[in-house]
Amino acid sequence: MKIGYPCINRGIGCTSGRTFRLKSYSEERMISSVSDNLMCLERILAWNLEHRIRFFRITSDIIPFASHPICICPWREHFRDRLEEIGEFSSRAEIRISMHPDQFIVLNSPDEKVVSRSIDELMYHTALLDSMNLDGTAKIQLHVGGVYGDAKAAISRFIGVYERLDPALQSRLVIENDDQRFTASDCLEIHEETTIPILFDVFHHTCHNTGERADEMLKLTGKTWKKNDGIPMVDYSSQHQEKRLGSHAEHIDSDDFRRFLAISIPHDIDIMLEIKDKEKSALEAITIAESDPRFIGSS
DNA sequence: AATGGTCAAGTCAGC
DNA sequence: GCTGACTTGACCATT
Repeated sequence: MKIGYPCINRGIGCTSGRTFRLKSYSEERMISSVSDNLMCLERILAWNLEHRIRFFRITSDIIPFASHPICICPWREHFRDRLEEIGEFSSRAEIRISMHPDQFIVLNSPDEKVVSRSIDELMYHTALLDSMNLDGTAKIQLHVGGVYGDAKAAISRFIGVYERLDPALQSRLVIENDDQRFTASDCLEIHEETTIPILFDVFHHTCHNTGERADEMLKLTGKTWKKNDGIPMVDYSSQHQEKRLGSHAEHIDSDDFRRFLAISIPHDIDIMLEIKDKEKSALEAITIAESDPRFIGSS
């Protein structure tokens, strides 16, 4: 079991997702931003290793505007050596990597142009992970997309698009249940048709489900990951006390996390903490996991 | 140096 | 019809 956090380390004093305004685009600006971002990513990964955090989500902003038509910068060639070195470091440290493109990426949109831009963006994610020479366990997680008043049609559109994707992207892509549109059961239906692995988001599941218990879903979604995909990834969060249902907690709720660990015992999973204070909660989560004899040696 | 409006992109609920 | 939420703040024009 690995425990990780997404994109940002709040304490380290740098950010790996520095970007700029589209109208400020220049190749020089691009190169300098990416260069800074990669330096910060190296620092974060080194910090993670020191703190026994072996799961990390790289921000999609690491290469700003990578899939935008304005970007003619050959970032892959320019940063080839550094990307390989970072990937090598991460692999040697056994830090698992994931990415999560943001809400604009929708493969099942009825609008062809949206789908096409989404595929471009996903191909950038694939190119980045491939450039780091990461194995098949480094995944790109994506929600199924929009409903557009007809969930069945939306699901079958997703399947149709998925089947035509580049195999390099297909082998990276996993789908995640969201908190208002597509449940883990919907994802299982898509898995039946496509064999795509399902990243189970236990918090989204509590917000949006059709009566299944979380431990049942852990089991069913866990089976969708093949050997080459690695150990199933799971997203974990808990409810923010003041905000609306579905808002992520500011800090880990240790009792809730212990309860989750308890139901996860039969399943070997890697846990991504989607909690606002990032590495701080990840450290606490690791302490909690290590203090429980049922998890010793597993993280 | 501090501030706050705005930022590439989509969908949908809630007003 | 507009705004806010999403996984998440940061850029940068203006003062």
